[in-house]
Amino acid sequence: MVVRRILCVAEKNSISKAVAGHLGGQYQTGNIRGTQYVKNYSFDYTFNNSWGPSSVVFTAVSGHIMQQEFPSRFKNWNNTDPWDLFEAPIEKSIDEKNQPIANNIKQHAQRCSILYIWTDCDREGENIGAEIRQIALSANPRIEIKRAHFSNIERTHIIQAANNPLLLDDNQVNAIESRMELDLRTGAAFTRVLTLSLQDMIKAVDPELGIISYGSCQFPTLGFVVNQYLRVKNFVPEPFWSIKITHKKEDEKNKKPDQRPITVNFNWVRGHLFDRMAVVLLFERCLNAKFAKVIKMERKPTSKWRPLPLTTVELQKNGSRFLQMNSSRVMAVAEGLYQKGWISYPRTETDQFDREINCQALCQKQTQSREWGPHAQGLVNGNFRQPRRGTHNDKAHPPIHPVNYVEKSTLSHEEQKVYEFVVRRFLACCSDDAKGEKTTVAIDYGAEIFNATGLIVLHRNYLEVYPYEKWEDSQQLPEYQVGETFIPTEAKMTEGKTSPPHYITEPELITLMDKNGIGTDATMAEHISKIKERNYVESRPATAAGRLAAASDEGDTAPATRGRGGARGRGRGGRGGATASARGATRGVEEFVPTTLGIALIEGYENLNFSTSLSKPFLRKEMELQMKAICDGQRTRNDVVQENIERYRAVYMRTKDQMSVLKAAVNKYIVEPERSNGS
DNA sequence: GCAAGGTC
Repeated sequence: MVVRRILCVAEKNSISKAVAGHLGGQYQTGNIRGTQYVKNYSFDYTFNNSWGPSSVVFTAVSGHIMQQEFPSRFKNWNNTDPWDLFEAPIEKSIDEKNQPIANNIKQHAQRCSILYIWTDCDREGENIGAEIRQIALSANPRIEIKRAHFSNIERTHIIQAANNPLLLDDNQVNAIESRMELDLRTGAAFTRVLTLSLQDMIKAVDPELGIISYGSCQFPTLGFVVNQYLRVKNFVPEPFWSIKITHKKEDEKNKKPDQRPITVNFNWVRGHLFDRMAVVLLFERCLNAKFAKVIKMERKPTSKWRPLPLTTVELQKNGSRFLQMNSSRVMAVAEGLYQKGWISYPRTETDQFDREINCQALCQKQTQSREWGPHAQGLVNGNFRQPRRGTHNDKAHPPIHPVNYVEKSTLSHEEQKVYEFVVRRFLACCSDDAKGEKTTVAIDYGAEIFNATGLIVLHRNYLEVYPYEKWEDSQQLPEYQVGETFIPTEAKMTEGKTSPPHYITEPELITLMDKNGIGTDATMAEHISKIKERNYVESRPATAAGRLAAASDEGDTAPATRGRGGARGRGRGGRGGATASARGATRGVEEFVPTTLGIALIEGYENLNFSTSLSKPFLRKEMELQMKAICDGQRTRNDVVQENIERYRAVYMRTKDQMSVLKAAVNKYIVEPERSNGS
C-alpha cells in the first residue's frame, strides 16, 4: 500500500509539538541543523477523510519567514530621494536567520504530496501560511496545499480540525500584504525625510540622538502622550459648589442599649455645579423647606461581577497596576512561563473560553497550592461556574490561563507574581460573583434630591481568591420609611475646585491604543518602548492621582452597584471609582511625559494644519477597516495600497513644503527649551 | 540608520 506523505507546518514549535502529541501519540523528534527552536515530529496518522493512512512530518516556522526590503540601490539615505520609496520595488526574501527553517520545509516538501498548513487562524497566520506555501512550492510545484482551522489545542478540537482540511484565504493574505507594504513605504520615507531634515538642529543639543522615526503605530502612540501632556499644561482649575446633608438617626432595627445613632451622609444627585449663585439659591430652598422627606427606601441584592477571562491587554494593564511591572516586562515574563509550559499562549485577544476547554480540570490542577488550593478545591467540589464570556474572540488563541501547577519556589520573583496573577484570575473567572445587599435612601429636601447608599457584602466568592479587587462594607443605614420626614442634623454648602489631570499612565495608554487599534496584543508594549528609545517620551513613577485613575476601570462592576460612593463621573476633574486599598496596590504604575522633541514633532504636525494628521490614530483605524474590506472581498490589495500611497504622498509634500513650520516647532522646544511639566 | 508583524 502506498502511504501518503503529508508535511504539516505550524506557526511555532509549541503548536507542532502539541498537535503531534494529539494526532501521533508516539512521535519521533528530529533536530534541524542551524536552529534550536523548531523540531520535526514524525508519526503515522490515519486521517478520517479521503487521505486515510498517512506518514506525517509536523514541523513549524517561527513567525514570519520572509522579510521585505528595498533593493540595495535605494538603501543609501544620502543619494536616494525618500520620495522615491513610495514606489520603489520591494523585494521579499527569506530572512537570513530563517534559512535553516526554510530549507527544512523545502526538503520535506520534495518528498510529500500534501502541504498542510497549521499556522494560527488569524490574518497574520494566514499570511505566514502563504509564505510557507511559496517556499514549499519552490521545491515541489505539484504539492497540494491545505489549511487546518483550529482555535485551541484541545484534543477533540484538533482531531476535528485535522480531518477537515480547508484552503488558505488569499483575501486575508492580501490584507496583510497591503499593511506591510504601506508600513514599510511610509515608515521608511518619513523616517528618512524627518531625520535628514532635522538631525542637524537636534544633534546640536543632543548629540546622542540618532534617528527621528515615523511609524503608523509609534506616532499615534506618541500623539496620545503629548495630547494628555497638553491637557495638563493647559489646565485651569475651576471652582464648583455642592450641598451636603447629614442626619443622625437611631437604628430602630438593631436597637441595643448602648447603640449610638448612625450618621447618614446624603449626597446631592446633581453632584456639583459650577455656578455659585445657582447653588446658593437651591441651598436656600432646602433650608426654607426645613423638613426632608424620604421618597425611596430600597434594599436589594447586588453583586460584583467576577472578572472576564484574561486577554493580553488586560494582563499588561494589570501588570502595571498590581505587579509593579511595565507592559514589556510582564510580556517577557509571561513568555517565559509559556515556554516552560506553565501558562497558555500569552498573546491573545480572546476573552471567552471555547466549550472544548475543560476549565474544571484546570481548576483541579491548582488544588495542590497551599495559597489558593483550598479555593480551587471548593470550585471542584461544586462551586465551579463556567466563566463569563466576553465579546472578543480572535479565533486563534484561548484566554490566558494556567495549564499546569508549579511550585512557586521554583520560579523567579517576577515569574511568581505573573503566574500567581494568571492563576488567581483564572480561578476568579471560574468562581461565583460576589454577592451583597445594597441599601438606597433618597430624600426630597426643598425639591432637591439627595441619596445615601449602604453596602453589606454577604458572599465574597471570587474575591476570596482575587485580592486585586476590593469590595467592602460601607456605611450601614438605619431603617427609614417612605413618607417619613425629618430635620437634617446638618446641611451645608461645600466648595471645591477641579483638580488637574495627570500625565498618561501606562494602563491608560494601553487602553487608548487598544481602543484605537494601534498595534496588536503582541506589539503594544514594543511601541511604547520604541517611543522611549527614540527619546520622544520619558517614563517615571506615576503621581498619586495617576495611580488612582489607573486603578479604576469601568466595566468590572454590575450595573446595580455602579457609582457606589457617588464620586464616579461627577465633576469635570473627578475620576473616582478606586478604593483606598486599590490605591495602595498600584505603586508600580508608570506615567509618560513627552520630551521636548516629542512635543515638537506632534505640535509641528498639528501646525501643518492638514486633514490627514500623522499624529492622530484615524489613519491606522482606517487602514484596519480597509484590511477588513479586503478580507471581505470588497476591495483589492492594489486599490487599497494605491489610495493610501496617494494620501501619504500628499502629507509628504506638505511636510517638505512646510518644513520651516516643523523646524520652528522643533526650534521652539529644543533650542529655547521651555519645559513646564505642571508639577 | 527606516515600519510593523510574527516568533525564541
